[in-house]
Amino acid sequence: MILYQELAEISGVAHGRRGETTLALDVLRRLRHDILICALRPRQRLRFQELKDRYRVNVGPLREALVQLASEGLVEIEPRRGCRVAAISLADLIDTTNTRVLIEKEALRQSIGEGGIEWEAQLVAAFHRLAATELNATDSGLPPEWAVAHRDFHDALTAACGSPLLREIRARLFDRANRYRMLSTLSPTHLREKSSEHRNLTESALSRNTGQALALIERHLRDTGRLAVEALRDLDPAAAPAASTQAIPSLNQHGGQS
Amino acid sequence: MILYQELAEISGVAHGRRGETTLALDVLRRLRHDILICALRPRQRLRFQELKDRYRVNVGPLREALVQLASEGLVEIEPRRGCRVAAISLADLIDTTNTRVLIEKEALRQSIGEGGIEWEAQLVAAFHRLAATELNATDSGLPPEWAVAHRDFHDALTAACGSPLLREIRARLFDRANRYRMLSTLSPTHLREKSSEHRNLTESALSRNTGQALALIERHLRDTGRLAVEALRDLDPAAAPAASTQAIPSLNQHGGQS
DNA sequence: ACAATTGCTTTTTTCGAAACTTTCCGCGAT
DNA sequence: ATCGCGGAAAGTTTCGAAAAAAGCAATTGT
Repeated sequence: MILYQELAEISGVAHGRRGETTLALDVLRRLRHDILICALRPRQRLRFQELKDRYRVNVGPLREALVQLASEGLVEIEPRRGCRVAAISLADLIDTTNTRVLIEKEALRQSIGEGGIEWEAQLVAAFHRLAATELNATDSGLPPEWAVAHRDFHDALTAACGSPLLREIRARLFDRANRYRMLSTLSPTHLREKSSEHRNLTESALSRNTGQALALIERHLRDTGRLAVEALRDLDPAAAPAASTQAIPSLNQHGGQS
Repeated sequence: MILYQELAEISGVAHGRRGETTLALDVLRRLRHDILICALRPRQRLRFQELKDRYRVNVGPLREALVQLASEGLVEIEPRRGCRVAAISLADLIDTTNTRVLIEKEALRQSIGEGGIEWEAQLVAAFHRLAATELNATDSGLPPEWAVAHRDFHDALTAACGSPLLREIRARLFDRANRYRMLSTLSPTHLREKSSEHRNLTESALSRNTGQALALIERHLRDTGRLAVEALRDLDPAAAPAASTQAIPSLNQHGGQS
């Protein structure tokens, strides 16, 4: 029988923490990961039988994980007729980008306002780690640890925001955007751009230049969005028409003013 | 055996919809309701055995519902050591209020910008229903249908917002605030205030006076928050000190500037 | 021809018990 | 008295199978 404490090792998530995990949480992480890297593709049906075989768990933990993922917008559940990986669409990409701009700017504003020495230190450290992973980039793309470092960097940027709610919403939107980000393989040129954006962001945050930092984060997010839009157009032209059924504010300005 | 289609009748949620429900979704609604009306009190432990008896379901559906509620912030799950109703605190109330101001204002701005005749019509209707339930108010408080009408009204206000994401976040925060709202029993004076605030909100939205509408919604939210703060202080003075461990921006201004 | 019905298969949902972990309590040693 | 150490009790988590529903295809009646 599997002892719970072995879980961490089996699933490769092994590190110091005591066994504060469950099968359900473990399969949640693995499912989320597989969805984010598109091992499970958008719109793909998720049948319990297949998932049971793939992850070696029973339906109980699976259902828990799927419910959680549905609340994160990564899975769609239709009662009594199964689950699928959430669809991606141009409309959703634009929506996600605009919403991120709103949330990230406010979180960053607060973080810069409230952050102290320790925040600065963690931010510098996170930026350093991020930059380090970028050195390992190959022609085929960024190394797997980049995603983690990138996430940690943006976390660190807003870590001093005094509102736990805002931070959580921000983190969720980041994950959501990650799915789209994965679609676009960065060219070396783009990578250098991103890299310097992160540097500028760090510097203006550290120097408490709020106005500049907010402008930078907005451009950063919208650039990421634009890149993903292009990738989406190339990859799946069918997704574009689906978006045309509703008003799409431009990616280049604040969303939604009449 | 219980046929699924009977569920709607048993749980009193009976209406036209076909049987698009499951035991898990049903118990989710009931749990949420009980938490919102404080039948299950903040910090109260939720043991599976008790919940099984109370709602007449097995652990499977229960766990699903609890995971979902945790993602809504109404329940806290500590892996391997059980669940409890999420705590309420002054800090969380303030956080929720500030975040709501940010989100509701943006959603309302977009809604006013994008809304058409049909949006106007639904808004007028929702306001009318809300006003009607307020006539049934007694000294002991508002009738149960007020909560529904109130929720529907604020939904209608932002229904034309083109961002599904923003609307969803808004709805979640509304629920979250509802817990605190329930704490404060409205005096007739306050009720009249609220009532006229809703009227003014409707009118400025209909006349597309965006600036005024945004100012009104912000005041509306902050007033609600202030009322709840007072109720919280009276009810549970212990909650206040807990908040003092972190910086608390004033309820009267935008949160978080240094 | 074609819509509705019936029976069969696939899939989801729920249950009840077993497996496992945490908590609590009594007891002896320091 | 306090601390540490079993060991039972309480609670959570997971499993495997049964139950219920949805999907499908052939069949029947019009």
